[in-house]
Amino acid sequence: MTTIDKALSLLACFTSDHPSHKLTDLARASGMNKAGVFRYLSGLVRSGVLEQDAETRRYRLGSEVIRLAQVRDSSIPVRSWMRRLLSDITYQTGETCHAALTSQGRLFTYMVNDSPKSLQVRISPGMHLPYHATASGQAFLAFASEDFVTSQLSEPLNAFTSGTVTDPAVLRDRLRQFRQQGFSLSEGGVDSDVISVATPFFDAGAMPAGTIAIQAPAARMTDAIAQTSGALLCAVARQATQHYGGVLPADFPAHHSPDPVSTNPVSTHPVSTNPVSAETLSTVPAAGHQQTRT
Amino acid sequence: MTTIDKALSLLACFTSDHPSHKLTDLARASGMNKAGVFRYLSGLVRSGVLEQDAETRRYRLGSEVIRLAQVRDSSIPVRSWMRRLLSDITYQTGETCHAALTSQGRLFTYMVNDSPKSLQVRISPGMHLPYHATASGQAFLAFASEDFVTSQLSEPLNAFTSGTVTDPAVLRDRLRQFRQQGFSLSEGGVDSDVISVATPFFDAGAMPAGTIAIQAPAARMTDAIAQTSGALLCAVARQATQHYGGVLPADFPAHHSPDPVSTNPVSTHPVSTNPVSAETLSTVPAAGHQQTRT
DNA sequence: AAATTTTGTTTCATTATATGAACAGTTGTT
DNA sequence: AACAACTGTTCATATAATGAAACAAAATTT
Repeated sequence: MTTIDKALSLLACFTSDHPSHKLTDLARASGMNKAGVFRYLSGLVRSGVLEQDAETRRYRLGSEVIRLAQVRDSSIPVRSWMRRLLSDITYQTGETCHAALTSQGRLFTYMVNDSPKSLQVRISPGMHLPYHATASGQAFLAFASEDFVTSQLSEPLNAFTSGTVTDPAVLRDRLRQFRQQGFSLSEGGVDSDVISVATPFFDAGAMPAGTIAIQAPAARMTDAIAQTSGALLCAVARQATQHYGGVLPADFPAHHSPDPVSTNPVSTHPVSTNPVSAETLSTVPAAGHQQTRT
Repeated sequence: MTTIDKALSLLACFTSDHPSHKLTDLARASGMNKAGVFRYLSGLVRSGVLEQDAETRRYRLGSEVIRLAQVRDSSIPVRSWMRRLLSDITYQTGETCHAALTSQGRLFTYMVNDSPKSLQVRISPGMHLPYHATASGQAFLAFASEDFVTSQLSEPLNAFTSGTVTDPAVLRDRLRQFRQQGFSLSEGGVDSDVISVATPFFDAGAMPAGTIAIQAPAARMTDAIAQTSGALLCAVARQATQHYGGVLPADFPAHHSPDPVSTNPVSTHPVSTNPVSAETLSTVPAAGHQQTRT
């Protein structure tokens, strides 16, 4: 393990739940020597990736990561089209939806679009999503490599509610089913009374790059609505994959139908033309054709 | 210079203008050994900060930086209130405006809100702003430390147009004036026919943390409008500083008046209630009081 | 208010890791 | 096919990382 690996491994400790850390805690958490961690943190601060609170001496992420994220989005502009896709979903379903991205083998929420309804599911961006307990995670696993699934299912599978599936065998069965139908469905995996439907979108290697999910109060999510939502998500995931410059896996279901979303790549509903979307101006037309890997 | 410094210094090469790089170019640009740069890049890829294009072998920023930016925004939520402030500005002036942040001594555009008008100034997020040639940069310098100003003005001052001020003495004079009036004004510093007005907002140490700027076609920006815009920006910068948890420098002008923005911290114009703003749900009420450093 | 514990930072002799010139493998071009 | 340009690998050497311990400064307890 190189010095760089050790230093950068500290960044994984910074999460939405724990956005800032004390030196001692980081040393304990990483199992590394306190003096070394101090030197690593100092380096990260010098580069602007971290900054240190002047009074509390705690370390938090610095403004350099914001700049880097902007630059990343200027070359792979996900923000602008993802916002449109999520708006479309909420417009058509009336429910809260979100997109998640994968980084370092972990899935985190990237963008949330709230339902206009008063009873809504609330989630926030930047949160870690456990694979086994969320619809997003399961959708991801359903199309992930066998190795990755195995490694994830051999981790301890925490039960968040009584409804969380923690049996690897049961989970594997579901993943097979989810892959066949193109979307996952999870009832009360993290919060009871929330039903969630999700589907992945893919990178250039036909591997899942992230997921798009709808979350609704259980009372509103009937079986029929879940099926319709799943089909909608598959169509949206198709578009997301195209925008992302990715390819669909060969067995990704077609859901061929005169579907309003899939046949209508440019949405025209009110939200799409809103001036607020100007925040990410640098939207470059997506390159590459969408194709199915043979 | 430690190994970590050398590795992380490579990140500065990734900009909106050059979002991806070849190994050889990075080695040349950084002046470091090719083998070393390769090892650094490999480490950065392992950590997810960078990723390598499978076919072109070029390095670009990875999705980890997106996660980190989300986490940063969950602890210091700038995105949501900045979007509102910019919306307010465009609503009141009808012109394009933007916010810029500072990182590693450089200023970069963070968020842009386009004018609804057909003739508009277009800029994109993540771009580097030269201090001497932009209203944002000059506003920043006007309130920056003497050392910082000196170091910036001793850099070569490129002329982008015939209107760019490149004489350090002239620039220093203007900075004094800008500090006194609270906002900067730049005519055609980067693009001819664009007039720009800007003002900084401040961190907990009363040092400029970023800027907010209005940019308009020269034809529309009369002296009177510039003065009004400047006063508006000062009021907005006051709010931004408060949200940021910062303090104003003692000599920041008051512009005391029954100003609609400064007396009305929660805007009620149509854009503010738009569902699209749900993207950054994790908006925590800003902590700390706004106070003037004595 | 004094004593104690905790935490951030520095030191320094030891040791492991970074270094870089040269080499090998790959891709694309003339 | 030869060439050019580039990415990635090797290995003896030198340099930077290491971590226990000391130190300083808060925070906490007595």
